[in-house]
Parts: sequence; C-alpha cells; structure tokens
Amino acid sequence: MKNSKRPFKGKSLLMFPDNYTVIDLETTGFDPQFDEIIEMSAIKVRDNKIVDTFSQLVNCTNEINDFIVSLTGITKNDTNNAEETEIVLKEFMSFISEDIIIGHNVNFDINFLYDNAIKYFNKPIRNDYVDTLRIARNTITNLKHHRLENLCEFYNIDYMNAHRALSDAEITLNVYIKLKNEFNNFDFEKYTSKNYTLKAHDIVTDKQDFDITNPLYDKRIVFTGTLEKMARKEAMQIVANLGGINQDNVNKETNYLVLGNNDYCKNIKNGKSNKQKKAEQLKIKGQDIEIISENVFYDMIEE
DNA sequence: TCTCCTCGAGATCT
DNA sequence: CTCGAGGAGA
Repeated sequence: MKNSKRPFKGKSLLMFPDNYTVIDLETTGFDPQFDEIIEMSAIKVRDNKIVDTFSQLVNCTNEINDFIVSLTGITKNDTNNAEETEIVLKEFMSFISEDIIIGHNVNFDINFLYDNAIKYFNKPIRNDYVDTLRIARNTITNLKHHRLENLCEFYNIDYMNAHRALSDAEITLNVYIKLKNEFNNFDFEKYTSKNYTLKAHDIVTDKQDFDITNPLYDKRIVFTGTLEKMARKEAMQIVANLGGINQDNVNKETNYLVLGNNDYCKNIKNGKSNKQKKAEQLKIKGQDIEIISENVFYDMIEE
C-alpha cells in the first residue's frame, strides 16, 4: 500500500505552472513523527510575479538540538515569543489555500504539514505539488547531485543566506524560474518510466563491417533475467556491435536466449521465465535456437 | 503490443 | 520518494 500513511496527499506534477506558492519549512529534524516545525515560509506567485509572502517562527515544545541551531541559527529562545504550531499552521494553510505547492524535495515539507494538519484539524493537505528536485533530476541529467546548493551553483544563484525558511523559499523560487525558462517544453511523458522501457529497437550501432565468423553475427538474441556482470543495455549494445540482432521477446526467428539471474522475481514458477519456456517449446519443434548461460554468452563475445 | 506489478538502489530534506 | 529493470498476463 503506497499511500496508506497519507491517503489524501496530492499528486506530484511534472509541469511548470504560472500560479503557485513556493514553501519551505525549518524543523527540528527529519522525522515528522518525532520532530517539530520551527519556521514556516511561503511565497505566492501569480502570472510569474510575487504577490505575497509569509514567514513565521513557531513556538515548539521540545528543545532544539545544537546541530539545528547552528544550521538554521534558530534557538529555542527565538521561538518562545512565537505563536503555537496550531495557530501558525492555520494561517499558513489559509495562505497557501488551493494553490499548487512548489518546493525542493517538497515531500519533506508536505509530510510535516500533512501530519500536523491531521493532528490539529483532522484535515489533510490535498494540494498537488511540483518538486524542483524531481524536475531537476529529470532534466539536468548530467549533474551528479541535485541538492538545492548544487542547483544554485549550476545556475549562479546566491546561496549565502540559506537555511532559513524564507531565504530557502526565495532560492527555490529562483531555481524554479531557471528550470521553467530552460525546460518549459520538456517532454516529461516521454521519459517517465511508465511510458518508456528499453526496446531492442533503440539499440543501434555505427559499426559497418562485422566479423562474419563471430557466432553472434546475423543471429537474433533475447535476454531474460538480470545479468551479473553488466547491464542488459550494455550487453545489447555489444550484440549490436558484433552484428547480432536484438529482440525484446522470443519468437520463431530467435537463435539465442541468454539466461540471467531471475531469483529475485517472485512471479516466476519453477525457476523458468516465460521467455525460457517459450524457447524450450520452439527448440523441441526443431527451431535453430540455443538457450545459453550468461557465461557462455561472454565466451561468444570474447572472440 | 500494452498495462500493471514488484523489487532494489540512490538521493534529498532538517 | 522516485526511477529503472524486469516479468506476467491479456
């Protein structure tokens, strides 16, 4: 059960809206179950222009540990004069209203808000949201890390005043604007895992003259299971470079089925995948098809 | 060919 | 949480 903990949570959107509210929270730690919110900030945007901001400290009940104090600069003393969580949260939720929420790793913030909203008002946060972390990972693929700090470096955005809620909301807004300008027409659908799976057709080679004595040359190859020594994609590339022809499934043309490891797969009964069963049937009928182990495959490509 | 499911690996937030 | 790999079944 995926959303059993927060059944009414909104959807994570891969798009660039013009109207939204950017949020950021400071908390006493990572865990919504044990930690408290100590600061809530938000920036409301309409037609790409800032129209309102929100920023309040929260009077928390427990102590704030040294790490958080040095990270945020917020001490227990600072929060003592602030309003209680319930009061600030109510204003905060009213400020956000029905807006699309934007944040960096915004699941973190929304989970805190969600659980506190349930606790105090017995009412979930249902807003859909845009996560700049997820957007960045999908679009800027050549970047190793996509922390807020890394993106600021990438886009030349000032990160000096980070780790206070309003500053981080501003920084996140600036990152969002950069992403929006650069990737407004990015086709997320195409690259989402639901719609895109590795297809034999996508493996191409620029090689021209093949070694026709290689056992894989002009043969049709299918893989099943996970290979130990390389990704299936790499193996398929090698096949293509040797003049072999990759296939997604076993059919009456197939010459080799390479068996990887399928231990992990709970669906498989008596150790054989559907591809293997099909290959065995075809072999009985006299088809020129060999079922080979991963190691035999490696021997074949050594030549 | 298409849709749905499971699993493991990696990051990120304070 | 998100993604990619992979299989099952229609």
